[in-house]
Amino acid sequence: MDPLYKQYPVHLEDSLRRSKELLTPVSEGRVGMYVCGPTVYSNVHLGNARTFTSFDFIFRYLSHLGYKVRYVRNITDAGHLENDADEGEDKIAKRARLEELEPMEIVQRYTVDFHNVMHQLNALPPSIEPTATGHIVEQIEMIQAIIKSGWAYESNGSVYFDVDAYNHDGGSYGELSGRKMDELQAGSRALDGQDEKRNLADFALWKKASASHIMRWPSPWSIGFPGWHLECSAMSTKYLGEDFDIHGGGMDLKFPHHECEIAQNIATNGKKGARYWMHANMLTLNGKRMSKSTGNTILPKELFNGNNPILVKGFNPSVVRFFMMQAHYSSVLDFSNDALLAAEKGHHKLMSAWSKLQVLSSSKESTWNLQAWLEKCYRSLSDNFNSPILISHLFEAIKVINQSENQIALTASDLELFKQKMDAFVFDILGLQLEEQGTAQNEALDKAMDLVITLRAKARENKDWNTADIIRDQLAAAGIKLKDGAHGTSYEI
RNA sequence: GGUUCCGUGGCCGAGUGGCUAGGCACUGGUCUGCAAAACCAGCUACAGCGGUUCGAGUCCGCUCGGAACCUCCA
Repeated sequence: MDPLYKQYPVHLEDSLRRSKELLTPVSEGRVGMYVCGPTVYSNVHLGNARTFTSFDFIFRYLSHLGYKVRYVRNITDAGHLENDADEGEDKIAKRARLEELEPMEIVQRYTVDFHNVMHQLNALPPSIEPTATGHIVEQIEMIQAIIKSGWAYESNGSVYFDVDAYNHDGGSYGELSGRKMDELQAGSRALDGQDEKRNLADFALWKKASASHIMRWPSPWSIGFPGWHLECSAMSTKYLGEDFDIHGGGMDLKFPHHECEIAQNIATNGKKGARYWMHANMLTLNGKRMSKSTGNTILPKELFNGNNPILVKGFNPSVVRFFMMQAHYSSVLDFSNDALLAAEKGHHKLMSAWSKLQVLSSSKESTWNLQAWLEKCYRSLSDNFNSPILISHLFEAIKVINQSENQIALTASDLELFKQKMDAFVFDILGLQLEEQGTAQNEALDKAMDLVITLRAKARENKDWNTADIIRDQLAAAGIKLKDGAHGTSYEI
């Protein structure tokens, strides 16, 4: 039996070629994927979380297909400057100064926060999660290799990548983002404090630390710290090789970050690094990109607990994930309370149908073409990871499940396969989770509710509508909703 | 100003030239003591103008509107 990836070969949108490409891994059956992780200088916001959720979904699908995936996602804990001018301060160091903490305390605090959030969103941990500070040696080695290539120069203890020289020698800095060098330089003329650079487009590989800079390491050029773009080149090469499969990240990193990565990789070993470059799109709030600096953000924590003025209530992390999965990873998605409310209902409908499926009984014949449905589901996923299309097919299945009692029948083996694949699509690939039944973790409450529901059922039997409605209304006022179904009453908080 | 991209029915959101995306809302129905919930059914749009084509939401051009990047952000 062929692995699933042979049955359903993946085509993915490659930002570099600007086309949909058939995924053909460097090594048959294995996929190396590198995703640019967060800079841990503050709480991750929901926009950050979307990118990592998108790649988690991609990781999950590739794994499901039978690929052995090595998924590397870094933590940037040094070198990310506030801006590119000479006096630019390292984000981590700045935060440490402001909060009067060790930089590593900042790093630790926000790394933990990041992990917590991603765990709540049910994102699987990557295979390797390397840090910039843990790879200073590798970065220094890479700088030496780039200097040797002739495309970097030292200036006052700092080292810069020489973009002009690189492009003059046939390099293609700008090809990923479609930028032309003369335009770039015209556009950035306004910046000052760039004395050390030969050209405005040049970017730092190593920065000499100023006296006040806390994070510093010795190097052949100065006591300093690595440039932000370098860590991803160094770590992707170290763990995935010079020629690996997928490089991912947020759309905002396309330029300059990924452009610089490609140039560094070429300068080091003549290869671009990844064969396919993928970009997850932005999550906007009020039609604008989420941004910490402008305050146009919402934290996942606030979304989960409802503690934000734009929200009427908190939302289950799985609902949030479902909301994200209903849009394609490469499209801008606009966040709103209404959109979340709609997603919550859809999510609930999906999970209810899943529960129904578990207790469905089989028939002698199938009157629904399960295979054709499976085919559609896989085709949508293998077509550039189209989660919204998959979800539309899931809703078709939901209709089937709901109609199963009188119109649609499935054989025992079909039913078994159906259940198995629903689990795969809903939980393993989309990464959704069942809603907790009310706060059913609380056994005492569950028992108390059973009692109340029984009493109300008695009242209803006796046609004591008054009592029954008082119970229902009072509970509703307390935030507990009763649902009368054909097989009794359940509750929801 | 440059680069990249988007503009789809009340809202969100897929659509790689020809066949109903889907969800939410809404309307009608089933169920129910009533309501809610649940389920079923209905609802048919592609910013504007022009062009290519037998045929365009889908390709080309222009206009209008919006976004991201070009300085830190996934």
